[in-house]
Amino acid sequence: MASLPSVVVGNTLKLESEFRKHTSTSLPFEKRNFTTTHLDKTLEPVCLDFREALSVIKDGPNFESSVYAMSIGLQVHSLSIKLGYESNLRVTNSIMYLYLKCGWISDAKKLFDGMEKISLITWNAMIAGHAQMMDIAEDSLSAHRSGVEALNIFLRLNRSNMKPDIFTFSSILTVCSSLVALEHGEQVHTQTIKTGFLSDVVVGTALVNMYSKCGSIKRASKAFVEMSTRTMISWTSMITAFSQHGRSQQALQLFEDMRLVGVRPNQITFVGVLSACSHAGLVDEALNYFEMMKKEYKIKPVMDHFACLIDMFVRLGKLDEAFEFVKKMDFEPNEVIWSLLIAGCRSHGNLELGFYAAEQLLSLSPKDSETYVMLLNMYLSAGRWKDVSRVRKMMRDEKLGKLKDWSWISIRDRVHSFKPDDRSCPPCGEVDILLGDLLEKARPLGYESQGSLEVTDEKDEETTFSSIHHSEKLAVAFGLLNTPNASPIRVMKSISMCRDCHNFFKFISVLTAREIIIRDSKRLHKFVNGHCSCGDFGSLL
DNA sequence: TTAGGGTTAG
Repeated sequence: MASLPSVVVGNTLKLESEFRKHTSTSLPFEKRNFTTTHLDKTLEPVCLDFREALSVIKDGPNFESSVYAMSIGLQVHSLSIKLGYESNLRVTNSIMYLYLKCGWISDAKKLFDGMEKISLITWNAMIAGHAQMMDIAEDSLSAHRSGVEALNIFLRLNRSNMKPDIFTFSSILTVCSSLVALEHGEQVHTQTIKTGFLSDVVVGTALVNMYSKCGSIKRASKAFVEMSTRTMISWTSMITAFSQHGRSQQALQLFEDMRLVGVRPNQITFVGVLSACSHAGLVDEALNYFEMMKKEYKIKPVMDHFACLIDMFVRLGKLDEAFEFVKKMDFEPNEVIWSLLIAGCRSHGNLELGFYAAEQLLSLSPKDSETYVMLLNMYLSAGRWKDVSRVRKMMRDEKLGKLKDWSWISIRDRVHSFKPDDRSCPPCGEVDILLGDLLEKARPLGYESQGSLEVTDEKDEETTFSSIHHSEKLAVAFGLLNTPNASPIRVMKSISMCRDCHNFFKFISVLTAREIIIRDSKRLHKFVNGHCSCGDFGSLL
C-alpha cells in the first residue's frame, strides 16, 4: 500500500482553520459568509494529507455544514483517484464515512460496490453510517429504512468471511434500539457473549441502551450491573433509561451513586436527572439539581434543561410558573418550549396562554408538520376559524402534506410495516377482526372512541373520523396475532400517537394481559395493566 | 503508525 503524502503542498491546517471558521459560528446557516468558491480557493493549492482533511470535514458540527463540506469532500475524492489512492483502504473508508455522514447514501453504496477489496472497517463504515443516517433523516420513514438497511448489511457481514468486532457490535446495537428491534438485539447480545466483546465498555453501554429503548428496563439494568467497567456515558444511559421508564427514584438514586464513585456527570446526564424529577413532579429536587449543575459542575444550562423544568411545571398545571421560567431563559424559546406550553394549556384549559404561545410558535416559522397539526387541532377545538385557515395557508405555503403515519413491528427476523390507508399489508382480515373484537370488549370497560382530527393533503380540509385504522393499532393487532401469549408487543411509530390510540392501548393491555411498548416520534409509551409509563402526559396529537 | 463504535427532553 502506498504511503500517504505527508508533505503538504499548500497547507492542510489552512483548510482546517478555514473550515472551522465557517462552521463553528453560531450564525444561522443562511447568514454565514461561506461560499463554495471560497473553499475551492482554499483547497486548490492543497495536495492533501487525506486523513487529516477528511477528519476535519467529517467533524463538521452540524448537518448543514457537513453538506457544505461535501463540496470539499467530492474534490478530495476525485483528487484521491487522480493521485492513485483509489485502492487505498484508509482513504476510501474515510470517504465512505464522509458520504454516509452527509447523507449521500447512494454515493456511499456506489463506492462500496465498486471497491476491489474491502476490510471490516468498510463494513463498519456502512453500518455506522446507516445508523447515523437514522438521526439525520428527514422523517421517520427514511430513518426506518436506513435502520433496516443497516441490519441487512450486518447480516451480509455475518455471512461473509469476516467477523464483526466491537465497533460493529456497538453500532448495530444502536440500530436495534432505534428500530425497537428486540429480537435482533438479543441475537447480537448472544454474539457479543460468544465473541467476548461484551466486556468492551462501549458495547456494554450500547446493550444497556438497546434493552431500555426496546422497553425492557429489567434487562437494561441487568446489563448495566454486569458491566465490569463503566464510563460516564454508561451511567448516563442507565439514568436516562430509568427516567424514560418512569422510574424517577431509581434514576436519582443512580445519579447519587455515580457521584459517590466519583464519576463526573455531563450536560446529558443532567437532562436525564431533570427529566426524572419532571416525571415525578419533584420540583424542589429539580431546582436543586439545576443549581448543582451550574454551581458544582459549572455546566451551562441549555434549552434541553429548561425544557425539562418547563415540562415539569406544565405537568403540574403550574402554567404561570412555567411561563416565568421561559422568561428567565437567556435565549429565545424554541419550537419545543412553545409546544410544551401549548400542550399544557390545552390539557389544563388555559386557552389564552395557549393562544399566546401559539403566536410565538408561529412566528418561529416552524417546519414540522406535527407542530402545525397540533396548532390546527387547538384552533379547531376552540372554534377559531380564522386561525384555522391561517394555519392551513401556512401549511400550504410550506408545502406540508398529510402526516405520514407508519408503524413497524419487528418479529423474529422480519420487520413488518403498516400504514393506515394501505389495506393490502399483512393479513388484514384477521387484524380487522381482532381490532373489532377488542373494541367491543373495551367499551363495557369504559373505553369511548374519541375520533381524531386529521389533515388531508389534497382537499385541504380536516375530517373527523375513527382512528381505528391508525397504523400502530394495526401493528399491535398484528403483533398480538403473531407472538406467543403473554409476550410483550413492541412497535415503532413515525409520528406522535393520538389521544384515542393512547387511551385504547391502556384497555388492550388489560384485555390481553400484555405489555405494549410503543415508541412514537416523541417518546416511549409502555402500557402495563391499564397504565402508561408516560403518566398520560406528553404530546399526543 | 491505522479509517471506525456507546448517552439528550417533548
